[in-house]
Amino acid sequence: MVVQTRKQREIHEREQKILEVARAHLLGGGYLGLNMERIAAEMEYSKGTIYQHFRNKEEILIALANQALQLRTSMFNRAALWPGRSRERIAAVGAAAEAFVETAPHYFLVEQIVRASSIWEKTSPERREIMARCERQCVAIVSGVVRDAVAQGDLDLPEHHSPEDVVFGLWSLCLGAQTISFSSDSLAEIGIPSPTQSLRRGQNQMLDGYGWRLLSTEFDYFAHMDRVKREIADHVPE
Amino acid sequence: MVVQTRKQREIHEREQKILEVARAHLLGGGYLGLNMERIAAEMEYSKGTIYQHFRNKEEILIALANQALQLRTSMFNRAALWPGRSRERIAAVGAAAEAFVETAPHYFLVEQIVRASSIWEKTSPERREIMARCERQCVAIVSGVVRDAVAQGDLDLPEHHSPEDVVFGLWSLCLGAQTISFSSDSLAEIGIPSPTQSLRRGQNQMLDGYGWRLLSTEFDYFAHMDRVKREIADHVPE
DNA sequence: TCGATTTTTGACGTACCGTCAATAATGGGG
DNA sequence: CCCCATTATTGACGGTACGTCAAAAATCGA
Repeated sequence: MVVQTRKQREIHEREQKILEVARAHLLGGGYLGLNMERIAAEMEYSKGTIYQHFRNKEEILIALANQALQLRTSMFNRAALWPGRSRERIAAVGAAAEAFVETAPHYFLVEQIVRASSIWEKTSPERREIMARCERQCVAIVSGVVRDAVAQGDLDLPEHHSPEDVVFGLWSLCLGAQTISFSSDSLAEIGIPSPTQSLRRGQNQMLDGYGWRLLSTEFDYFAHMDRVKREIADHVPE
Repeated sequence: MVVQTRKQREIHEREQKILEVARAHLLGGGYLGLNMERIAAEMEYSKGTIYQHFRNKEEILIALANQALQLRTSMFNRAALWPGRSRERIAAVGAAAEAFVETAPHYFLVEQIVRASSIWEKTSPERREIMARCERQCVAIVSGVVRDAVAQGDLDLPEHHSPEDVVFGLWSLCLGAQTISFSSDSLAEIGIPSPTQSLRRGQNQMLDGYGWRLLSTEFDYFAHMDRVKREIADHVPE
């Protein structure tokens, strides 16, 4: 089954090409800019052929999301395995999250469209399952690092706090910050010249609040994250 | 100009009614569930009349967003004036943010649609300006509390941190947490039984990280926020 | 009551989605 | 090399929704 016929390869290739074109259109004109007719035209195929690959427009969106989420999962995995103390590893995951939005900026659009349009019922369960699994995996990766930190004595969780609370906090912070910076074009005017830096400071502050050693006053996590980010971005598949 | 003719009042009333119907449809079926024809039918008017009020569908979305944002601004204002020490006031704003999502859950849909669809160019500059102003006001309210905290000696900002960094951190955390809890229906499965509680813990932790007095170990902010939330929700206009 | 003005209507033009019968390409066997 | 069964591709078509606008209806003042 590993060996594919020429035909199968061609089909797969064309599918990738469709997603590539769709991604460009999406970035250009948002959801309204995504149009089956136009994709077909740009591919120099007819609409019908596109529909051989994706049952409908929503499937294309989900497929784009899945591509991106698989990339994110692999980036997170790589980051979580970073050698060093637990807090360096969690910072590495933060750096991976930064690298991810830069590599796959379209993912934000897709995520928001998916969230807002209630398009789920039009899509196939298989693709939905892939998405859910990626999400769970990413959460598991991060909470693994948190558990390691507790086990290694770097982090003492306050009573009534679970490792998942920490994950949820970091996840929220990242998602919120990236959402804001992605879609608000006047942040500089309201005093946020560099959202990425501000996000890093917020993360550091929150983890310092938990007392996760080494504190940001004892270690230069900014330099660390810059290094990790470079490394991770360099090893992006394909 | 304060006195309006009967006609003017009727028009305004109908406009509100349109928005009310649109809100219901939106909550029911997302962006795809919003349909000018159906709104008209439910209003027992024809499409053309709806178009007298809103130049296009996007204007309805922006109008809904503006309604919600004005509500949020007033709730934030009320919260920021809460008597007590600065950290109680910032916690009160957090409570207001909680109350807001419960009062205006549709706002999240609208915000995501607006962010993802690049519908800006189809909407009137006036409505866009209202939105931008609300956003700026909310940021200003929160950063006012932060500045007060610094002035009153409750908060010592680390070097290179601006009050806006704190605002950005809280804003991100709230937006992210609310986005996740609004649109992910399996949070319990991954260990987050109560996102609202987790968000509060995250906020406390971050502010503790900044050393904003009184620390969450010295004051029961949960009870405080419950109280504020009840109070604020009770005074929602209309 | 009448005519001028405003409001409302819904048929129409346009755009896009997704389908499917018709057409073209492919490729294995004679 | 040709033939035909199978597979791939096409684009016309039906359906839905947006936004427009000329015509019809309602309103209002004289």
